[in-house]
Amino acid sequence: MNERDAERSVSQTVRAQLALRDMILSGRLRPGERISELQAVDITGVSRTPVRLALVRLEDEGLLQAIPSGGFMVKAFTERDILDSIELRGTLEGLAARFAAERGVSARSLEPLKECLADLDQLVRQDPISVEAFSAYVTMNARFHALLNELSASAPLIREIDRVSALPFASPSAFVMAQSALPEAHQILLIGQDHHRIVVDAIENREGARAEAVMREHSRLAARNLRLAIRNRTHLELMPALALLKSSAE
Amino acid sequence: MNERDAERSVSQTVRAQLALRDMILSGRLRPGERISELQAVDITGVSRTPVRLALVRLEDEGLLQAIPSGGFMVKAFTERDILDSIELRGTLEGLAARFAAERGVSARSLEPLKECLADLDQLVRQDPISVEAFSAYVTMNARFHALLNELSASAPLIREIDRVSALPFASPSAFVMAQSALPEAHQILLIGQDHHRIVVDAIENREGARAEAVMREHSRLAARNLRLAIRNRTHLELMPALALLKSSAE
DNA sequence: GTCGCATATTCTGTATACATCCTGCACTCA
DNA sequence: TGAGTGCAGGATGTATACAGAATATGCGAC
Repeated sequence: MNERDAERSVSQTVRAQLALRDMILSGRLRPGERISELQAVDITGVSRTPVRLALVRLEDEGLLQAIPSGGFMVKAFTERDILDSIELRGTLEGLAARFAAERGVSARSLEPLKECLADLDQLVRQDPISVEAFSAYVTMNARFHALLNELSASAPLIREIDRVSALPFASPSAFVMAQSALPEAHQILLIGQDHHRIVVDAIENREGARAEAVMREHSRLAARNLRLAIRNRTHLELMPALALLKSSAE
Repeated sequence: MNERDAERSVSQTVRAQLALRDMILSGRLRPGERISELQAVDITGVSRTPVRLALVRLEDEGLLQAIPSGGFMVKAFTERDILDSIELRGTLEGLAARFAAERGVSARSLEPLKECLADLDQLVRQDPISVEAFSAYVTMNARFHALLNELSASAPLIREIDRVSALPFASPSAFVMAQSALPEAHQILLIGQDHHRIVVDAIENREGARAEAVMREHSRLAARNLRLAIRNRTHLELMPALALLKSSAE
């Protein structure tokens, strides 16, 4: 199947959603800017019906905000909003870890997580860490978090975590690439990996409070990276999510 | 403005959403049942375009589930899902209380909360408590929780709390009316009110951990009520949300 | 020069027609 | 008898036309 067929195979609604999301995250649509449906039609090349569906979905996703009189505008976030979203994710992931620990998980279901842990170990063991390794870390890290959340065996909780993590600046890997430009890069990765190890251990030993606490702290690494990167004003291009920052805070 | 005009003034989309939500919560549409757009058109009396929007919104709300091949079905929940949703709400409200406590709130912004607390005090002081008082408690309790969440001053957090509380069985007042049929009714209300008092005190004294812990525990009252009501199988009609329970768990 | 109002344009909300895809049933062949 | 296939019916995805509302613009009056 070539690319053209692949594009054909997804619905117009999804295609519009992807195109608009890309425009927003790349900063071509600025925070606070109104998006008219006709404009969205021009951008995406599909008709108003799927465009409207895509706009509603993006509102739900948190990237757009409904205007009372009708229509949508690109949502603007403060630095505080971003930090709160990260804390929020940490809290939810902490709850997931606690559920997993308190309710107990079978040795069998813990296996994929341990394999993932080992893969991450190999990646962070490199010194210095290549950009490719950073990129691989992002993928594997996302997998680790997903597996961990699933261990909670709680559909409502997983749903909310996915929702919060969908905000581009709140996902577990949002600022990992930004780290790669920092001198402390390797150390931060090692600390994060230690958190991973601890949470698995805590779940295995059914230490709910410990599992919860370490996941909360883990999310604060992202907050720390964000602050460092903003202070240094360097390599902002590694964090496309910051296109959503209110201009006053930039 | 009479009722007919009021109905006219809201959009067809909202009207369809309300009508369908009512059908779902009243149990006339059963969990697992597919809702076709044409069927929804018949129910609501509006055309397919707004019906489709309403279906998408109900999906985000969590009442419907998208079918991979297209269309929607009424979501079914297990008792565990409901308990987890309550714990989830408690965790988020706990985070809100902690934010309020740690960041500090002005005496002025704490006033409405204290007034609300006093109003609730008056209601629970009655013995025995009338059904009208229970109903007033539900309203005032919702107001208390809303005010409390606002004190977090965190838009992303408030957004998530509202979202989770939109599930009919996860809201702070979901099972208060069910309490009214229990012999322990009064005692449970008094305990809940004590939680309210403690959280306000903790916020005032900037005791973040205490504020968080008490809000978590507070949500467990709802879980306790739910379990009691289900065990007693009595007055299930006071909890319309249970129409969403998987039939196997009924 | 500025404020207010009227008009014109543009946008959203809604309805409906059409095409494509899925689903279920019956029939046929092994 | 069971499994697979083809067809019919219906459902969803999409495009577009139309009506009403909101907004912007320009003109006139103070």
